[in-house]
Amino acid sequence: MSGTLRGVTEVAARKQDRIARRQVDKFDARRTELAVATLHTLAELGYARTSLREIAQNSEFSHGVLHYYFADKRDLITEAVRQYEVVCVTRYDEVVATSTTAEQLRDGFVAMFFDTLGQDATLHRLWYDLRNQSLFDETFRADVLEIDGHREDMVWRVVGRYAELLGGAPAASSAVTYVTLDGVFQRAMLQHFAGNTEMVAQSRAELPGVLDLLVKKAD
Amino acid sequence: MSGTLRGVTEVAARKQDRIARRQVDKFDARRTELAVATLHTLAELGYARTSLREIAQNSEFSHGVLHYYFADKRDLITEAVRQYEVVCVTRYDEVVATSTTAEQLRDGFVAMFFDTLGQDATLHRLWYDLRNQSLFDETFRADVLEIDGHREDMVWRVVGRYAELLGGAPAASSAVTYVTLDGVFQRAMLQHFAGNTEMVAQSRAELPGVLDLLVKKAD
DNA sequence: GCTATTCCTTGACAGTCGTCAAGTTTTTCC
DNA sequence: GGAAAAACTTGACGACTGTCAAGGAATAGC
Repeated sequence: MSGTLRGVTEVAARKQDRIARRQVDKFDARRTELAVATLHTLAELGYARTSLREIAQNSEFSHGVLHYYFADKRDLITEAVRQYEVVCVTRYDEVVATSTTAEQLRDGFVAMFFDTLGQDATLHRLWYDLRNQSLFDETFRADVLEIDGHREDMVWRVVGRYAELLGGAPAASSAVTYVTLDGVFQRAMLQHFAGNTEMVAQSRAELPGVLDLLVKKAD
Repeated sequence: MSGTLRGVTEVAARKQDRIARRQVDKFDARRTELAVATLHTLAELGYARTSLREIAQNSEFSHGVLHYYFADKRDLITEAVRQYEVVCVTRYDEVVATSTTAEQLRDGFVAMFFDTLGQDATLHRLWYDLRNQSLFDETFRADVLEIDGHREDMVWRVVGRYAELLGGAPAASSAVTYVTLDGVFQRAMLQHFAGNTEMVAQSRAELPGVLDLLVKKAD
């Protein structure tokens, strides 16, 4: 086996590799593109009424292509759920990073909270839909638990920093803190979709008090 | 028009009425019977995968009968949701009524809370499924909002009495109190179905602390 | 006991679903 | 530019869906 020959094979191999990688990149790009289309369809119709043909119509391809990029419907929806996570989980980080006073953090958080409630309402209702699906179908359960954990961490960063700025400490565990704020969000969302704007406003007015309930101030 | 004639027609009318009422009673009885079968099917499969034929198989009738007693699927499921409410909404009332100390109420509540979590888990996951469906489909929204209100009242009776027994007062609004405890429940249920028993136990251990967070004690 | 009404079953309908194979179009590579 | 591979479309399949009409079985009223 000569050096030249090895060199040639190495070059050929590297080339093949480059091609393969480019193909994989293209493949993955299309996959996520279709996963995003899936996400929007799911957000609009909900899990129960989302069909592959409907998803395809929300993309620029035909329904058959979905089986070219995904093994089956589960595979597709799982990927869509993962896309949701990318969008969702760092929402409050900037507010946390830039706030220098407790009030600033609190007000920024409340504003962002109800901003995303109105802005991304369909996406959020999908999240709750899928989280509930995982109670019936274990397919997404692992992904759901993982995302739920990231949401909990996200909330915990907010409340932890808020307590710090107040010179106090969180009054409850990360878990309780999360479910409380998430519960407020869920409720406000139900009112939002029911067109009950004054109840949403009421939730907004209550949210600062909830935050204060969740931290022990130093006196 | 003679008195006798009027008397005859009155008797006849009353008789007709009695017959009609009996028929209505029978009709309603079958309706609720089928609604209960529907409820169990929904609890087992979830909204997305529940079909009329599946429901009929969980009853002692054939699938055609459902359209004899219900206008359509929506009508049937709406009735099933109402059946859920009958089962669900007075769960803690006895504990509230019989407890004479705060500790007793707290411990009784916690016990009942995790009892029904394990016992009626499938029914509860259905409730959350339907509540979420109402974010996509306004058909059940009114019923959902009504039931949610009753659940909130139920929780409020518990916490109100707990505060009273402690000689304190609730620390948050009825709404915030509800979403907090409901959030704990939802989370525990997700862990329950994920088979994560130690996380459920952890939630149980935390619940008394959550109750105390929700009342201001008198000092 | 006969009749009329109620109750329930059966089978079919039009439509939708996920899946996949066959074939067409587009891109890639030398 | 022509061959090979990838990307995409189309149409069909069996299964399942809600709905409903036709008819049989059970019951009620006289």
